[in-house]
Amino acid sequence: MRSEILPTGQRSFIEEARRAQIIAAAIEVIAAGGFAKASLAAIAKHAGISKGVISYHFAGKDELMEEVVNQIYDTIAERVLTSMKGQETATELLRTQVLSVAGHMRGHRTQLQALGEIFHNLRDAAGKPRYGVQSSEELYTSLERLYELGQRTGEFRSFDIRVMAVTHSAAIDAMFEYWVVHPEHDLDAHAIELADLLESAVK
Amino acid sequence: MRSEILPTGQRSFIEEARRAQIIAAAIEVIAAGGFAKASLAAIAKHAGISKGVISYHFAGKDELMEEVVNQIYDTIAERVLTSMKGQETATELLRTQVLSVAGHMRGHRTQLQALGEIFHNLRDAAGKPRYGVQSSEELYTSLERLYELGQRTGEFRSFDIRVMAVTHSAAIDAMFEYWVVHPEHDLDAHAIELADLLESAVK
DNA sequence: CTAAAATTTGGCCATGCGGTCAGAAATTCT
DNA sequence: AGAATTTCTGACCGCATGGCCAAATTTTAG
Repeated sequence: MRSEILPTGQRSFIEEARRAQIIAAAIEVIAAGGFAKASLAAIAKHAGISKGVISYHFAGKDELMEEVVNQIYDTIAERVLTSMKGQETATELLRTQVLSVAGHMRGHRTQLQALGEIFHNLRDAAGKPRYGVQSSEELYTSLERLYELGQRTGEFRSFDIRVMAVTHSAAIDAMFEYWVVHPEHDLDAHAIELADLLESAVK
Repeated sequence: MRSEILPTGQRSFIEEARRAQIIAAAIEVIAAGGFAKASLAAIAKHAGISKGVISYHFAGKDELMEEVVNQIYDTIAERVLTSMKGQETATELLRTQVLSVAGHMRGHRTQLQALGEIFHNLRDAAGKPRYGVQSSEELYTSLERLYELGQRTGEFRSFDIRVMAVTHSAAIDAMFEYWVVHPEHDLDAHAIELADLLESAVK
């Protein structure tokens, strides 16, 4: 038994490596068979370890799932925000956001599939979604700032920025899900088309 | 034991009523607690009957779920298609589709919540989604016809109708999910705003 | 080298699941 | 009425799940 709970920063390298290995296995199992089939036994088997190891390194299945979400979410947020740093106008920001997310998708299909599965399926003890629309609030306000900037500078017409943010976010998710089901679909072309579409919608 | 399997049209009124009662109970249980908590036991308890009755009237849980989907889907399709009958131009059709779906949502929140749960969660024996993006093909082609009409008449600009259809569909779904999580949100206003947004996107 | 601590194993547990069934109850038929 | 059929009940089955733990093993510390 680990003698005490340590803050994240004080975990040993070995422990951190094991946790990362388990998280990676969880992502692959979830993406391959869906959330419902991603049992601790299945994840452990895929990682080549005993089931108890997961219980040893994570407080429970819920903590494991939240760590999976955190890791994936941090990765994409960092990439997209970085790529948007250089842009000035709201139009540039809008197009860059869409294209940069799409660019991330191609290299992280499995991770984003797992993320979607957990978002749609993970529930708290009361049966309410752990993630879901309400946990997208941060993303919505971020997109709202983008559209509000465009309205302030006169680039964009007048419209409801909340509806626009919700729609924008849904359009991105749909692009990904469509591409997952139809791998031959041209993701880049879809992204460019979507950027055109959103730009046209607000001008 | 029922002596034989009869075609749908030859089921007795009593049996049809029981099936409808069970389907209604299933919808309420799924909407209230999510797909994962909607066990046969929970559905039976909510309907005030024994669990075995469900097995007696349905071949299994999967058949029950498909009947739930069929009933809900038929209801909404009929309403929306009917409301679009009177319209002529692609712009009118577009706006009517969005507003009529939103109108349906307010009176059928529970049913559509259950529909979404089943769509996102029901899997076949191999673990692949029973419904999902690929089962939206019919809806996509229907929306594509609408947009293609607008392009042919010159109402709409040139764009990829498949990307537009996928985005349109996702925007509708997102509007519903956002409203479910934020019941105080003005659904009608959102629908009008979305219709403006889509119209602006294609003109 | 030895003792202590950390890590892993493999089996066990209670719980809940979908599905089944014999017999009871209700309904329909003659 | 009584017999035949349909419907319902409540208990039961095999199975999978997440979590747990004593003992075995490996790593670290003195």
